[in-house]
Amino acid sequence: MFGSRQFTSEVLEHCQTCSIRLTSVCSALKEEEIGGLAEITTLIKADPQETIFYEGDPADHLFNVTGGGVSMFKLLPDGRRQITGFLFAGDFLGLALHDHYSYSAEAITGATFCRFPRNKLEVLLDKYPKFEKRLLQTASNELAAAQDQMLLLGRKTAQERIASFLLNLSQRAMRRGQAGDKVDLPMSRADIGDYLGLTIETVSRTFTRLKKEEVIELPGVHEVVILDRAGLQDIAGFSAEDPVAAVAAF
Amino acid sequence: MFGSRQFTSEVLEHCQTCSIRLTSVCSALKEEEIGGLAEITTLIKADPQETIFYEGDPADHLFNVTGGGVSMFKLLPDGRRQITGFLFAGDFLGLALHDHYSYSAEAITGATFCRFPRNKLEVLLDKYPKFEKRLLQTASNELAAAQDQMLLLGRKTAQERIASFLLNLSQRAMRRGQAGDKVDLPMSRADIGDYLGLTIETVSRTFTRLKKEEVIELPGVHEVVILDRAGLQDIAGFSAEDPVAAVAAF
DNA sequence: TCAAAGCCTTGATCTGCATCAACACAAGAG
DNA sequence: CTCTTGTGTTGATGCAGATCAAGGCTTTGA
Repeated sequence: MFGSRQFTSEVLEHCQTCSIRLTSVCSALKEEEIGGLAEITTLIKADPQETIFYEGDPADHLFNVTGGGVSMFKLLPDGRRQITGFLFAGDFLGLALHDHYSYSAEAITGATFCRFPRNKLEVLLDKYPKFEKRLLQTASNELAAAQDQMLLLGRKTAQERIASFLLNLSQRAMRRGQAGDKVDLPMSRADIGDYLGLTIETVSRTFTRLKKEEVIELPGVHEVVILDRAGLQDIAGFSAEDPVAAVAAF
Repeated sequence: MFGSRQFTSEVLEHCQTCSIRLTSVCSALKEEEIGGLAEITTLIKADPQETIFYEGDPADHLFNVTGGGVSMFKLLPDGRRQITGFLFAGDFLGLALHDHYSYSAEAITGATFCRFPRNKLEVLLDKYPKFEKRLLQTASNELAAAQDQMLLLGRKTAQERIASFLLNLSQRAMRRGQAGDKVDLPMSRADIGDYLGLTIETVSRTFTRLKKEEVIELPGVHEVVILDRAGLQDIAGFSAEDPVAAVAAF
Protein backbone atom coordinates (compact mmCIF):
# COMPACT_ATOMS: atom_id res chain seq x y z
CA MET A 1 0.00 0.00 0.00
CA PHE A 2 1.02 3.61 -0.30
CA GLY A 3 2.92 2.41 -3.34
CA SER A 4 3.81 4.76 -6.14
CA ARG A 5 6.95 4.05 -8.12
CA GLN A 6 7.26 7.43 -9.75
CA PHE A 7 6.73 9.44 -6.62
CA THR A 8 9.25 7.19 -4.94
CA SER A 9 12.08 8.12 -7.22
CA GLU A 10 11.28 11.78 -6.88
CA VAL A 11 11.27 11.63 -3.12
CA LEU A 12 14.35 9.47 -2.89
CA GLU A 13 16.44 12.38 -4.04
CA HIS A 14 15.62 14.01 -0.76
CA CYS A 15 16.15 10.94 1.29
CA GLN A 16 19.27 10.98 3.34
CA THR A 17 19.50 7.68 5.17
CA CYS A 18 18.64 5.29 2.40
CA SER A 19 18.82 1.52 2.33
CA ILE A 20 19.74 1.08 5.94
CA ARG A 21 18.87 -2.26 7.47
CA LEU A 22 16.10 -1.78 9.96
CA THR A 23 18.19 -3.05 12.85
CA SER A 24 20.93 -0.62 12.00
CA VAL A 25 18.53 2.27 12.21
CA CYS A 26 17.45 1.11 15.63
CA SER A 27 21.06 1.20 16.79
CA ALA A 28 21.59 4.55 15.16
CA LEU A 29 18.56 5.93 16.92
CA LYS A 30 19.83 4.58 20.18
CA GLU A 31 23.08 6.49 19.83
CA GLU A 32 21.69 9.68 18.35
CA GLU A 33 18.58 10.31 20.26
CA ILE A 34 19.00 8.63 23.59
CA GLY A 35 22.68 8.32 24.23
CA GLY A 36 23.43 4.65 24.69
CA LEU A 37 22.24 3.50 28.09
CA ALA A 38 22.94 -0.12 28.90
CA GLU A 39 19.27 -0.49 29.78
CA ILE A 40 18.24 0.41 26.28
CA THR A 41 20.59 -2.09 24.74
CA THR A 42 19.05 -4.77 26.90
CA LEU A 43 15.59 -3.65 25.91
CA ILE A 44 16.41 -3.86 22.25
CA LYS A 45 17.90 -7.30 22.72
CA ALA A 46 14.85 -8.43 24.66
CA ASP A 47 12.57 -7.27 21.88
CA PRO A 48 13.88 -9.04 18.82
CA GLN A 49 11.00 -7.73 16.71
CA GLU A 50 12.25 -5.10 14.38
CA THR A 51 9.84 -2.39 15.32
CA ILE A 52 9.73 0.76 13.27
CA PHE A 53 7.31 2.74 15.41
CA TYR A 54 4.35 2.22 17.71
CA GLU A 55 0.84 3.58 17.66
CA GLY A 56 0.84 6.88 19.50
CA ASP A 57 4.46 7.77 18.75
CA PRO A 58 4.98 11.29 17.40
CA ALA A 59 4.68 11.00 13.62
CA ASP A 60 7.90 12.80 12.79
CA HIS A 61 9.23 10.59 10.01
CA LEU A 62 8.09 9.33 6.67
CA PHE A 63 9.40 5.93 5.57
CA ASN A 64 9.88 4.34 2.21
CA VAL A 65 10.37 0.61 2.08
CA THR A 66 13.26 -0.32 -0.20
CA GLY A 67 13.36 -4.04 0.42
CA GLY A 68 11.82 -6.82 2.51
CA GLY A 69 8.38 -6.45 4.04
CA VAL A 70 6.69 -4.40 6.73
CA SER A 71 3.37 -4.83 8.54
CA MET A 72 1.11 -2.10 9.89
CA PHE A 73 -1.03 -3.17 12.83
CA LYS A 74 -3.21 -2.18 15.75
CA LEU A 75 -3.43 -3.85 19.13
CA LEU A 76 -6.13 -4.31 21.74
CA PRO A 77 -5.09 -3.98 25.40
CA ASP A 78 -5.16 -7.77 25.88
CA GLY A 79 -2.81 -8.36 22.96
CA ARG A 80 -5.21 -9.24 20.18
CA ARG A 81 -3.70 -7.86 17.00
CA GLN A 82 -5.09 -6.75 13.67
CA ILE A 83 -2.66 -6.22 10.82
CA THR A 84 -4.10 -3.52 8.60
CA GLY A 85 -1.68 -3.89 5.74
CA PHE A 86 1.58 -5.28 4.41
CA LEU A 87 4.13 -3.04 2.71
CA PHE A 88 6.80 -4.06 0.24
CA ALA A 89 9.52 -2.38 -1.79
CA GLY A 90 8.37 0.99 -3.11
CA ASP A 91 5.53 1.42 -0.62
CA PHE A 92 5.26 4.40 1.67
CA LEU A 93 4.75 4.30 5.39
CA GLY A 94 3.63 7.03 7.74
CA LEU A 95 1.98 9.24 5.17
CA ALA A 96 -1.10 9.96 7.26
CA LEU A 97 -1.11 13.61 8.18
CA HIS A 98 -1.53 13.27 11.90
CA ASP A 99 0.68 14.35 14.75
CA HIS A 100 0.93 10.79 16.00
CA TYR A 101 0.94 7.49 14.19
CA SER A 102 -2.47 5.86 14.49
CA TYR A 103 -1.00 2.39 14.18
CA SER A 104 2.24 0.51 14.77
CA ALA A 105 4.63 -0.85 12.18
CA GLU A 106 7.29 -3.52 12.24
CA ALA A 107 9.36 -5.52 9.80
CA ILE A 108 8.16 -9.01 8.88
CA THR A 109 11.53 -9.88 7.39
CA GLY A 110 14.84 -8.08 7.39
CA ALA A 111 13.45 -4.96 5.78
CA THR A 112 15.50 -2.16 4.33
CA PHE A 113 14.01 1.26 4.05
CA CYS A 114 14.81 4.91 4.14
CA ARG A 115 13.30 7.60 6.28
CA PHE A 116 13.35 11.34 6.41
CA PRO A 117 11.76 13.97 8.61
CA ARG A 118 8.16 14.98 8.14
CA ASN A 119 9.01 18.68 8.09
CA LYS A 120 11.06 18.05 4.97
CA LEU A 121 7.98 16.50 3.44
CA GLU A 122 6.06 19.69 4.13
CA VAL A 123 8.74 21.68 2.35
CA LEU A 124 8.68 19.22 -0.50
CA LEU A 125 4.91 19.52 -0.79
CA ASP A 126 5.02 23.29 -0.90
CA LYS A 127 7.74 23.19 -3.51
CA TYR A 128 6.00 20.68 -5.75
CA PRO A 129 2.23 21.12 -5.41
CA LYS A 130 1.67 18.23 -7.79
CA PHE A 131 2.80 15.92 -5.00
CA GLU A 132 -0.29 16.82 -3.09
CA LYS A 133 -2.54 15.42 -5.78
CA ARG A 134 -0.45 12.30 -6.00
CA LEU A 135 -0.65 11.82 -2.26
CA LEU A 136 -4.40 12.22 -2.44
CA GLN A 137 -4.54 9.64 -5.20
CA THR A 138 -2.51 7.29 -3.04
CA ALA A 139 -4.71 7.83 -0.01
CA SER A 140 -7.71 7.24 -2.21
CA ASN A 141 -6.33 3.88 -3.31
CA GLU A 142 -5.58 3.02 0.30
CA LEU A 143 -9.14 3.78 1.22
CA ALA A 144 -10.53 1.56 -1.52
CA ALA A 145 -8.26 -1.25 -0.36
CA ALA A 146 -9.39 -0.71 3.23
CA GLN A 147 -13.01 -1.05 2.16
CA ASP A 148 -12.25 -4.31 0.39
CA GLN A 149 -10.59 -5.52 3.56
CA MET A 150 -13.65 -4.59 5.62
CA LEU A 151 -15.81 -6.66 3.29
CA LEU A 152 -13.36 -9.52 3.72
CA LEU A 153 -13.22 -9.28 7.52
CA GLY A 154 -16.91 -8.69 8.02
CA ARG A 155 -18.49 -11.08 5.57
CA LYS A 156 -16.12 -13.61 4.00
CA THR A 157 -15.45 -17.20 5.11
CA ALA A 158 -11.97 -18.44 5.96
CA GLN A 159 -11.51 -19.98 2.53
CA GLU A 160 -12.68 -16.83 0.78
CA ARG A 161 -10.28 -14.75 2.87
CA ILE A 162 -7.25 -16.87 2.02
CA ALA A 163 -8.18 -16.94 -1.66
CA SER A 164 -8.63 -13.14 -1.75
CA PHE A 165 -5.35 -12.69 0.06
CA LEU A 166 -3.42 -14.84 -2.40
CA LEU A 167 -4.98 -13.07 -5.38
CA ASN A 168 -4.12 -9.68 -3.91
CA LEU A 169 -0.50 -10.63 -3.32
CA SER A 170 -0.33 -12.06 -6.80
CA GLN A 171 -1.70 -8.85 -8.30
CA ARG A 172 0.74 -6.71 -6.38
CA ALA A 173 3.63 -8.91 -7.47
CA MET A 174 2.51 -8.56 -11.06
CA ARG A 175 2.27 -4.80 -10.73
CA ARG A 176 5.84 -4.92 -9.50
CA GLY A 177 6.74 -6.78 -12.68
CA GLN A 178 6.98 -10.30 -11.30
CA ALA A 179 5.22 -13.42 -12.50
CA GLY A 180 1.74 -13.76 -11.10
CA ASP A 181 1.38 -17.48 -10.55
CA LYS A 182 4.17 -17.88 -8.03
CA VAL A 183 3.37 -15.90 -4.89
CA ASP A 184 5.86 -15.11 -2.16
CA LEU A 185 4.66 -15.27 1.44
CA PRO A 186 7.43 -13.57 3.43
CA MET A 187 5.25 -13.25 6.53
CA SER A 188 4.54 -15.91 9.16
CA ARG A 189 1.24 -17.79 9.50
CA ALA A 190 0.56 -15.68 12.58
CA ASP A 191 0.90 -12.51 10.49
CA ILE A 192 -1.45 -13.90 7.85
CA GLY A 193 -3.95 -14.84 10.54
CA ASP A 194 -3.80 -11.41 12.14
CA TYR A 195 -4.30 -9.80 8.74
CA LEU A 196 -7.28 -11.95 7.81
CA GLY A 197 -8.92 -12.16 11.22
CA LEU A 198 -8.18 -15.88 11.61
CA THR A 199 -6.01 -18.10 13.81
CA ILE A 200 -2.78 -19.68 12.60
CA GLU A 201 -4.47 -23.08 12.73
CA THR A 202 -7.28 -22.00 10.44
CA VAL A 203 -4.79 -20.40 8.05
CA SER A 204 -2.77 -23.60 7.93
CA ARG A 205 -5.80 -25.85 7.49
CA THR A 206 -7.19 -23.64 4.73
CA PHE A 207 -3.91 -23.73 2.78
CA THR A 208 -3.94 -27.51 3.10
CA ARG A 209 -7.53 -27.64 1.90
CA LEU A 210 -6.82 -25.45 -1.15
CA LYS A 211 -3.87 -27.70 -1.92
CA LYS A 212 -6.06 -30.82 -1.68
CA GLU A 213 -8.56 -29.16 -4.00
CA GLU A 214 -5.63 -28.61 -6.41
CA VAL A 215 -6.22 -24.88 -6.65
CA ILE A 216 -2.76 -24.09 -5.29
CA GLU A 217 0.56 -25.81 -4.63
CA LEU A 218 2.84 -25.31 -1.63
CA PRO A 219 6.47 -25.86 -2.69
CA GLY A 220 7.63 -24.28 0.57
CA VAL A 221 6.16 -22.70 3.66
CA HIS A 222 6.74 -19.24 2.27
CA GLU A 223 5.68 -19.72 -1.31
CA VAL A 224 2.47 -20.59 -3.10
CA VAL A 225 1.91 -21.51 -6.72
CA ILE A 226 -1.49 -20.67 -8.14
CA LEU A 227 -2.59 -23.64 -10.23
CA ASP A 228 -6.15 -22.59 -10.98
CA ARG A 229 -6.56 -18.81 -10.92
CA ALA A 230 -10.16 -18.93 -12.10
CA GLY A 231 -11.02 -21.38 -9.35
CA LEU A 232 -9.33 -19.19 -6.79
CA GLN A 233 -11.22 -16.12 -7.99
CA ASP A 234 -14.40 -18.10 -7.80
CA ILE A 235 -13.67 -19.01 -4.18
CA ALA A 236 -12.58 -15.46 -3.32
CA GLY A 237 -16.01 -14.06 -4.12
CA PHE A 238 -14.34 -12.24 -6.93
CA SER A 239 -15.59 -8.81 -5.94
CA ALA A 240 -12.42 -7.46 -4.35
CA GLU A 241 -10.88 -7.42 -7.80
CA ASP A 242 -13.84 -6.90 -10.10
CA PRO A 243 -16.73 -4.76 -8.91
CA VAL A 244 -20.15 -6.36 -9.16
CA ALA A 245 -21.80 -5.18 -12.35
CA ALA A 246 -23.66 -1.96 -11.63
CA VAL A 247 -27.33 -2.54 -11.03
CA ALA A 248 -29.29 -1.21 -13.98
CA ALA A 249 -31.71 0.95 -11.97
CA PHE A 250 -32.66 4.52 -12.89
CA MET B 1 -16.89 10.31 7.78
CA PHE B 2 -15.62 12.76 5.18
CA GLY B 3 -16.93 15.39 7.55
CA SER B 4 -15.52 18.88 7.55
CA ARG B 5 -17.84 21.69 8.47
CA GLN B 6 -15.71 24.51 7.17
CA PHE B 7 -14.96 22.97 3.84
CA THR B 8 -18.65 22.21 3.56
CA SER B 9 -19.72 25.81 3.70
CA GLU B 10 -17.11 26.81 1.18
CA VAL B 11 -18.16 24.16 -1.25
CA LEU B 12 -21.83 24.77 -0.80
CA GLU B 13 -21.49 28.07 -2.58
CA HIS B 14 -20.76 26.11 -5.70
CA CYS B 15 -23.50 23.62 -5.17
CA GLN B 16 -26.43 23.98 -7.48
CA THR B 17 -28.99 21.37 -6.60
CA CYS B 18 -29.03 21.68 -2.86
CA SER B 19 -31.37 20.10 -0.35
CA ILE B 20 -33.24 17.94 -2.77
CA ARG B 21 -34.93 14.92 -1.28
CA LEU B 22 -33.21 11.85 -2.48
CA THR B 23 -36.31 10.38 -4.08
CA SER B 24 -36.85 13.54 -6.07
CA VAL B 25 -33.38 13.25 -7.51
CA CYS B 26 -34.13 9.70 -8.55
CA SER B 27 -37.24 10.79 -10.43
CA ALA B 28 -35.35 13.66 -12.01
CA LEU B 29 -32.69 11.27 -13.21
CA LYS B 30 -35.32 9.01 -14.67
CA GLU B 31 -36.76 11.78 -16.83
CA GLU B 32 -33.50 13.39 -17.81
CA GLU B 33 -31.26 10.48 -18.57
CA ILE B 34 -33.49 7.67 -19.67
CA GLY B 35 -36.69 9.13 -20.88
CA GLY B 36 -39.44 7.62 -18.76
CA LEU B 37 -40.10 4.07 -19.88
CA ALA B 38 -42.93 2.31 -18.08
CA GLU B 39 -40.50 -0.51 -17.35
CA ILE B 40 -38.23 1.81 -15.43
CA THR B 41 -41.08 3.14 -13.35
CA THR B 42 -41.91 -0.41 -12.37
CA LEU B 43 -38.32 -1.08 -11.54
CA ILE B 44 -38.11 1.93 -9.28
CA LYS B 45 -41.30 0.94 -7.55
CA ALA B 46 -39.98 -2.56 -7.05
CA ASP B 47 -36.81 -1.16 -5.50
CA PRO B 48 -37.98 1.16 -2.75
CA GLN B 49 -34.43 1.66 -1.51
CA GLU B 50 -33.30 5.18 -2.10
CA THR B 51 -30.12 4.39 -3.90
CA ILE B 52 -27.66 7.16 -4.63
CA PHE B 53 -25.22 5.22 -6.78
CA TYR B 54 -23.86 1.73 -7.19
CA GLU B 55 -20.35 0.37 -7.10
CA GLY B 56 -18.93 0.61 -10.62
CA ASP B 57 -21.02 3.62 -11.69
CA PRO B 58 -19.03 6.43 -13.30
CA ALA B 59 -17.93 8.70 -10.46
CA ASP B 60 -19.15 11.91 -11.98
CA HIS B 61 -20.69 13.56 -8.95
CA LEU B 62 -19.65 14.62 -5.50
CA PHE B 63 -22.32 14.60 -2.79
CA ASN B 64 -22.71 16.46 0.43
CA VAL B 65 -25.20 15.14 2.93
CA THR B 66 -27.35 17.94 4.32
CA GLY B 67 -29.76 15.88 6.40
CA GLY B 68 -30.72 12.33 7.31
CA GLY B 69 -28.25 9.48 6.95
CA VAL B 70 -26.50 7.60 4.18
CA SER B 71 -24.68 4.26 4.14
CA MET B 72 -21.75 3.27 1.97
CA PHE B 73 -21.52 -0.45 1.29
CA LYS B 74 -20.05 -3.25 -0.78
CA LEU B 75 -21.76 -6.45 -1.88
CA LEU B 76 -20.66 -9.99 -2.60
CA PRO B 77 -22.25 -11.75 -5.59
CA ASP B 78 -24.50 -13.81 -3.33
CA GLY B 79 -25.88 -10.74 -1.58
CA ARG B 80 -23.79 -10.60 1.58
CA ARG B 81 -23.31 -6.94 2.39
CA GLN B 82 -20.68 -4.96 4.25
CA ILE B 83 -21.46 -1.39 5.18
CA THR B 84 -18.17 0.51 5.23
CA GLY B 85 -19.49 3.69 6.77
CA PHE B 86 -22.44 5.85 7.73
CA LEU B 87 -22.65 9.48 6.68
CA PHE B 88 -24.65 12.24 8.34
CA ALA B 89 -25.22 15.96 7.82
CA GLY B 90 -22.03 17.71 6.74
CA ASP B 91 -20.28 14.58 5.53
CA PHE B 92 -18.97 14.20 2.00
CA LEU B 93 -19.63 11.30 -0.31
CA GLY B 94 -17.82 10.29 -3.46
CA LEU B 95 -14.59 12.09 -2.76
CA ALA B 96 -12.37 9.22 -3.84
CA LEU B 97 -10.48 10.25 -6.94
CA HIS B 98 -11.37 7.30 -9.14
CA ASP B 99 -13.22 7.11 -12.41
CA HIS B 100 -15.78 4.81 -10.91
CA TYR B 101 -17.23 4.54 -7.43
CA SER B 102 -15.61 1.65 -5.61
CA TYR B 103 -18.68 1.14 -3.42
CA SER B 104 -22.42 1.76 -3.42
CA ALA B 105 -24.35 4.28 -1.39
CA GLU B 106 -27.95 4.57 -0.32
CA ALA B 107 -30.06 6.54 2.13
CA ILE B 108 -30.86 4.92 5.46
CA THR B 109 -33.56 7.48 6.19
CA GLY B 110 -35.10 10.17 4.05
CA ALA B 111 -31.80 11.86 3.38
CA THR B 112 -31.36 15.28 1.89
CA PHE B 113 -28.15 16.15 0.16
CA CYS B 114 -26.72 18.19 -2.63
CA ARG B 115 -24.56 17.08 -5.49
CA PHE B 116 -22.47 18.72 -8.12
CA PRO B 117 -20.32 17.49 -10.99
CA ARG B 118 -16.83 16.23 -10.36
CA ASN B 119 -15.31 18.42 -13.06
CA LYS B 120 -16.43 21.44 -11.06
CA LEU B 121 -14.54 20.01 -8.12
CA GLU B 122 -11.41 19.89 -10.25
CA VAL B 123 -11.86 23.55 -11.11
CA LEU B 124 -12.45 24.35 -7.48
CA LEU B 125 -9.30 22.51 -6.46
CA ASP B 126 -7.19 24.37 -8.98
CA LYS B 127 -8.67 27.65 -7.85
CA TYR B 128 -8.15 27.05 -4.14
CA PRO B 129 -5.08 24.86 -3.66
CA LYS B 130 -5.68 24.81 0.08
CA PHE B 131 -8.61 22.52 -0.57
CA GLU B 132 -6.22 19.85 -1.67
CA LYS B 133 -4.56 19.75 1.71
CA ARG B 134 -7.90 19.70 3.44
CA LEU B 135 -9.03 16.82 1.26
CA LEU B 136 -5.87 14.97 2.11
CA GLN B 137 -6.50 15.58 5.79
CA THR B 138 -10.01 14.21 5.37
CA ALA B 139 -8.83 11.14 3.52
CA SER B 140 -6.25 10.64 6.22
CA ASN B 141 -8.96 10.65 8.89
CA GLU B 142 -11.01 8.24 6.82
CA LEU B 143 -8.07 5.91 6.64
CA ALA B 144 -7.54 5.96 10.39
CA ALA B 145 -11.24 5.22 10.90
CA ALA B 146 -11.03 2.38 8.40
CA GLN B 147 -8.15 0.86 10.34
CA ASP B 148 -10.13 1.04 13.56
CA GLN B 149 -12.97 -0.70 11.78
CA MET B 150 -10.63 -3.45 10.57
CA LEU B 151 -9.54 -4.05 14.15
CA LEU B 152 -13.20 -4.22 15.13
CA LEU B 153 -14.20 -6.61 12.35
CA GLY B 154 -11.15 -8.81 12.62
CA ARG B 155 -10.66 -9.13 16.34
CA LYS B 156 -13.50 -7.83 18.50
CA THR B 157 -16.40 -9.81 20.02
CA ALA B 158 -20.04 -8.94 19.34
CA GLN B 159 -20.32 -7.01 22.60
CA GLU B 160 -17.13 -5.09 21.96
CA ARG B 161 -18.34 -4.20 18.47
CA ILE B 162 -21.66 -2.82 19.67
CA ALA B 163 -19.98 -0.87 22.46
CA SER B 164 -17.42 0.62 20.06
CA PHE B 165 -20.19 1.49 17.63
CA LEU B 166 -22.23 3.34 20.25
CA LEU B 167 -19.19 5.26 21.48
CA ASN B 168 -18.30 6.26 17.94
CA LEU B 169 -21.80 7.52 17.21
CA SER B 170 -21.80 9.37 20.50
CA GLN B 171 -18.47 11.03 19.69
CA ARG B 172 -19.66 12.09 16.26
CA ALA B 173 -22.85 13.52 17.74
CA MET B 174 -20.80 15.50 20.23
CA ARG B 175 -18.55 16.80 17.48
CA ARG B 176 -21.73 17.98 15.77
CA GLY B 177 -22.60 19.82 18.96
CA GLN B 178 -25.19 17.43 20.36
CA ALA B 179 -25.31 15.84 23.79
CA GLY B 180 -23.18 12.72 24.01
CA ASP B 181 -25.20 10.46 26.28
CA LYS B 182 -28.27 10.18 24.08
CA VAL B 183 -27.37 8.47 20.82
CA ASP B 184 -29.59 8.40 17.76
CA LEU B 185 -29.72 5.17 15.75
CA PRO B 186 -31.43 6.19 12.50
CA MET B 187 -30.42 2.97 10.76
CA SER B 188 -32.11 -0.43 10.98
CA ARG B 189 -30.77 -3.42 12.93
CA ALA B 190 -29.89 -4.97 9.58
CA ASP B 191 -27.75 -1.94 8.74
CA ILE B 192 -25.99 -2.12 12.10
CA GLY B 193 -25.36 -5.81 11.59
CA ASP B 194 -23.96 -5.28 8.12
CA TYR B 195 -21.70 -2.54 9.48
CA LEU B 196 -20.39 -4.59 12.38
CA GLY B 197 -20.19 -7.95 10.63
CA LEU B 198 -23.00 -9.48 12.72
CA THR B 199 -26.57 -10.71 12.15
CA ILE B 200 -29.62 -8.73 13.19
CA GLU B 201 -30.33 -11.30 15.89
CA THR B 202 -26.91 -10.89 17.47
CA VAL B 203 -27.24 -7.10 17.30
CA SER B 204 -30.61 -7.27 19.03
CA ARG B 205 -29.46 -9.72 21.69
CA THR B 206 -26.38 -7.66 22.42
CA PHE B 207 -28.40 -4.49 22.91
CA THR B 208 -30.65 -6.39 25.29
CA ARG B 209 -27.64 -7.71 27.16
CA LEU B 210 -26.08 -4.24 27.55
CA LYS B 211 -29.43 -3.03 28.81
CA LYS B 212 -29.62 -5.84 31.37
CA GLU B 213 -26.11 -4.96 32.50
CA GLU B 214 -27.38 -1.40 32.95
CA VAL B 215 -24.71 0.10 30.73
CA ILE B 216 -27.29 1.52 28.33
CA GLU B 217 -31.02 2.23 28.17
CA LEU B 218 -33.29 1.72 25.17
CA PRO B 219 -36.08 4.31 25.29
CA GLY B 220 -36.97 3.47 21.71
CA VAL B 221 -35.76 1.21 18.92
CA HIS B 222 -33.84 4.05 17.34
CA GLU B 223 -32.33 5.68 20.40
CA VAL B 224 -29.87 4.63 23.05
CA VAL B 225 -28.99 6.35 26.30
CA ILE B 226 -25.50 5.73 27.60
CA LEU B 227 -25.80 5.19 31.34
CA ASP B 228 -22.25 4.12 32.10
CA ARG B 229 -19.79 5.53 29.61
CA ALA B 230 -16.75 4.21 31.46
CA GLY B 231 -18.26 0.74 31.51
CA LEU B 232 -19.01 0.96 27.81
CA GLN B 233 -15.45 2.06 27.04
CA ASP B 234 -14.22 -0.81 29.12
CA ILE B 235 -16.28 -3.26 27.07
CA ALA B 236 -15.30 -1.62 23.78
CA GLY B 237 -11.65 -2.43 24.32
CA PHE B 238 -11.09 1.28 24.52
CA SER B 239 -8.40 1.39 21.84
CA ALA B 240 -10.46 2.73 18.98
CA GLU B 241 -10.70 5.99 20.87
CA ASP B 242 -7.52 6.08 22.90
CA PRO B 243 -4.38 4.60 21.39
CA VAL B 244 -2.52 2.15 23.56
CA ALA B 245 0.26 3.97 25.34
CA ALA B 246 3.33 3.98 23.16
CA VAL B 247 5.80 1.30 24.08
CA ALA B 248 8.97 2.88 25.38
CA ALA B 249 11.43 1.16 23.06
CA PHE B 250 14.35 2.86 21.33
C1' DT C 1 -61.30 -1.12 13.15
C1' DC C 2 -58.98 -4.72 11.23
C1' DA C 3 -55.65 -6.82 7.97
C1' DA C 4 -51.12 -6.98 6.06
C1' DA C 5 -46.39 -6.09 5.95
C1' DG C 6 -42.13 -4.57 8.13
C1' DC C 7 -39.15 -4.50 11.81
C1' DC C 8 -37.57 -6.17 16.17
C1' DT C 9 -37.06 -9.50 19.84
C1' DT C 10 -36.53 -13.93 21.85
C1' DG C 11 -35.82 -18.98 22.00
C1' DA C 12 -33.85 -23.49 20.10
C1' DT C 13 -30.48 -25.54 17.49
C1' DC C 14 -26.48 -25.80 14.48
C1' DT C 15 -21.80 -24.92 12.75
C1' DG C 16 -17.42 -22.67 11.35
C1' DC C 17 -13.82 -21.35 13.44
C1' DA C 18 -11.36 -20.96 17.96
C1' DT C 19 -9.15 -23.33 21.43
C1' DC C 20 -6.54 -26.98 23.36
C1' DA C 21 -3.19 -30.46 22.55
C1' DA C 22 0.29 -33.21 20.34
C1' DC C 23 3.71 -33.73 17.16
C1' DA C 24 6.81 -32.76 12.93
C1' DC C 25 10.49 -30.25 11.17
C1' DA C 26 14.24 -26.89 10.55
C1' DA C 27 17.79 -23.90 12.42
C1' DG C 28 21.03 -22.68 15.74
C1' DA C 29 23.78 -23.35 19.87
C1' DG C 30 26.69 -25.95 22.75
C1' DC D 1 25.86 -35.14 17.69
C1' DT D 2 21.86 -33.72 20.73
C1' DC D 3 19.22 -30.19 22.90
C1' DT D 4 16.48 -26.29 22.43
C1' DT D 5 13.55 -23.06 20.32
C1' DG D 6 10.62 -21.37 16.89
C1' DT D 7 7.31 -22.31 13.40
C1' DG D 8 3.99 -25.05 10.99
C1' DT D 9 0.68 -28.92 10.66
C1' DT D 10 -2.94 -31.93 12.18
C1' DG D 11 -6.48 -33.84 15.34
C1' DA D 12 -10.12 -33.45 19.17
C1' DT D 13 -13.21 -30.62 21.46
C1' DG D 14 -15.74 -26.30 22.68
C1' DC D 15 -18.24 -22.13 21.96
C1' DA D 16 -19.69 -17.51 20.05
C1' DG D 17 -22.41 -16.23 16.92
C1' DA D 18 -25.18 -17.93 12.77
C1' DT D 19 -29.32 -20.03 11.40
C1' DC D 20 -33.98 -21.48 11.91
C1' DA D 21 -38.37 -20.51 13.91
C1' DA D 22 -42.04 -18.14 16.29
C1' DG D 23 -44.26 -14.34 18.04
C1' DG D 24 -44.83 -9.16 19.34
C1' DC D 25 -45.10 -4.36 18.12
C1' DT D 26 -45.69 -0.61 14.93
C1' DT D 27 -47.11 1.41 10.72
C1' DT D 28 -49.96 1.79 6.71
C1' DG D 29 -53.94 1.55 4.29
C1' DA D 30 -58.69 0.34 3.22
